[in-house]
Amino acid sequence: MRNTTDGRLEAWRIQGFDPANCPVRQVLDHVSAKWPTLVLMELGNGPQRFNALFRGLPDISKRMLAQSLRDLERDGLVRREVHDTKPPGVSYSLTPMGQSFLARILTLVDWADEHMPAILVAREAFGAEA
Amino acid sequence: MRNTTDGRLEAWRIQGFDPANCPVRQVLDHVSAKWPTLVLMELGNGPQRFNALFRGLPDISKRMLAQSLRDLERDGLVRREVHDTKPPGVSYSLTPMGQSFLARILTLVDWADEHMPAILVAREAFGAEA
DNA sequence: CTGAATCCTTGGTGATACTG
DNA sequence: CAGTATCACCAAGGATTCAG
Repeated sequence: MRNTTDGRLEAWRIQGFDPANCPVRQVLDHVSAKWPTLVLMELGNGPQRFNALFRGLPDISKRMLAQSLRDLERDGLVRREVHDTKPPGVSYSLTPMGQSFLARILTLVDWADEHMPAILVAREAFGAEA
Repeated sequence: MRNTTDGRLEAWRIQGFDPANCPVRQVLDHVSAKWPTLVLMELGNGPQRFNALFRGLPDISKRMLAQSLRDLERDGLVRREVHDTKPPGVSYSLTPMGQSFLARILTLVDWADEHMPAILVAREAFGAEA
């Protein structure tokens, strides 16, 4: 086994790593997938109903919004509440865990913002020699 | 426009948000895509040659490894060095920016590790009522 | 050894229409 | 209002083969 300065990586390797069934990856897929991140950010503005979210995300389809919300709810990041008012409404909100997750996401977003200039420079340099 | 406690979100919204062309998303795609994250983590163990990486990632295809490396190199996260030794070899390593990015990724991974038990509980509860 | 090129399959995504 | 059902599409990914 390769030497490493990071015990964490080593641990994964030892316990056998299956990319398909990796629980960590299942969480990262919330970042990977097209919409869940944006849904979380939209919910960061406070609890909202389905159609409010739908209007808030410019190009999402109802299908994908519903699916994203279910996925996030399934993992306990979003809470779904049905109010049998008149007319009936469903509101979505971030759970504490969802807020915690969103905070980490925003950390990545901040990184992207900070380093975007450097990345653009790198791309230019890369394109130049090609 | 919706009230918010987060000026950041508001800013994106104001400047018009196109999910397809969002620069932040392009960075997040390095997390989203199946392999780049694992490649970065593998490179976190130190510089390595193509085949070493290939052997290090259990189920990756050469095609995707090459593509992931190019994408990462393009954005200045990975450095590619050709040694005209005998036999010729190519070594890959993290740039400082790549290390910085990897650190953020590991933050997310740590979150996933910490909260996995809670997520599993949430999934069970979700499955139960369905 | 380090890839590039090709083919082919599959799953994610959007559009549309329909239901409680 | 809040979704679900169905279809069609396309691009990401795997396998294989070829090249420098």
